[in-house]
Amino acid sequence: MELRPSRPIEDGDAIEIVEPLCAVFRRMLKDDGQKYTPSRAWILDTIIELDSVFTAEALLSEVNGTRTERVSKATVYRTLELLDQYGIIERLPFDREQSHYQLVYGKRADALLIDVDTGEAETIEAPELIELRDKICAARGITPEGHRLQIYVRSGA
Amino acid sequence: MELRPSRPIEDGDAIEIVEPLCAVFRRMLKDDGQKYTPSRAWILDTIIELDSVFTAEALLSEVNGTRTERVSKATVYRTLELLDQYGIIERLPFDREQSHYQLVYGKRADALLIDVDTGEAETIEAPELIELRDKICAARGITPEGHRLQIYVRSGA
DNA sequence: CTTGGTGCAAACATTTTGCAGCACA
DNA sequence: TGTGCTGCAAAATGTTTGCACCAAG
Repeated sequence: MELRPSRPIEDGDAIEIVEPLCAVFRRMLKDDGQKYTPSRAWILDTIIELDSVFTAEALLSEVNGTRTERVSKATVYRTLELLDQYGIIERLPFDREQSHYQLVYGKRADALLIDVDTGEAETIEAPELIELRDKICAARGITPEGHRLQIYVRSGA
Repeated sequence: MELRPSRPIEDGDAIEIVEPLCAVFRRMLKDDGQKYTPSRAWILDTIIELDSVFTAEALLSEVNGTRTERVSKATVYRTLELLDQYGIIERLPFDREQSHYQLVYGKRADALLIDVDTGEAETIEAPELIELRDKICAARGITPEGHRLQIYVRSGA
């Protein structure tokens, strides 16, 4: 079962970003007894450059297309897994065929705008959503761990 | 790319359900040049009995566990595909490992409460969500085709 | 007859994993 | 000298599909 709650910044969170993401990643790896390797750095850099919702495949070809050094598919998947664990990215399984991922560290809560014709996804801010979510949960006496809103649109493409 | 917008009943929809679901299915099949076969009827009946979010696997064993006649996995998947096309059920790919499905025909818009510890999902009504969705979309000049809200909770199990 | 349905097994596609070699502390 | 990282290829898994046979109009 692959189910991760999203954990973007929410109103009320006391987060202040003072260090670059690669430093965050390095620190998390270190705390976890792992190494900050060139492959991992390239992958995170590429994710930052992409700055959008992406697939493992797209990331792989972008990483390998930009640099002369090659990173294997296995390493990409393993690194995505780490980044997801650390809460830096988030896996978005809205598409059965392949998972999409998104950089979430330091970003506000959002909704996902998914074009059902092209499969492209875009992130939009939706702070009101948190209120609604909490209202729904409060009415039921449950504590939300995270949420995800997908809005489907049709571009006609 | 497997991306289907949800299309539950929304406020303002002029839908009135006067016929049983199996009749709806039969009619849709007929209009589509397909047949209402025993296998298909059993599958839909079982979905109605289940009355919850379910997986193809669970449906298959439920169908075959209840009756002496056996239905193959292929037929279950093919029927789920049809029901999804007809808007009777909805595929919910929130879990990478296997798709979940949900009966939506004649149901109100809802949110999905997903327990990240057990993977179980439950449906809750959330009509306010439509307003929020439409507000978000109106502010951007886009027309929503559907949406899906997942709220993650932790049961500790 | 002709069209479509079914079951079976093989095919598929993405993701995961076992393993041997490497690199760095 | 050990611990973890990497690439490769093989495995794993849910889902889809090709095909031969069956059923119904």
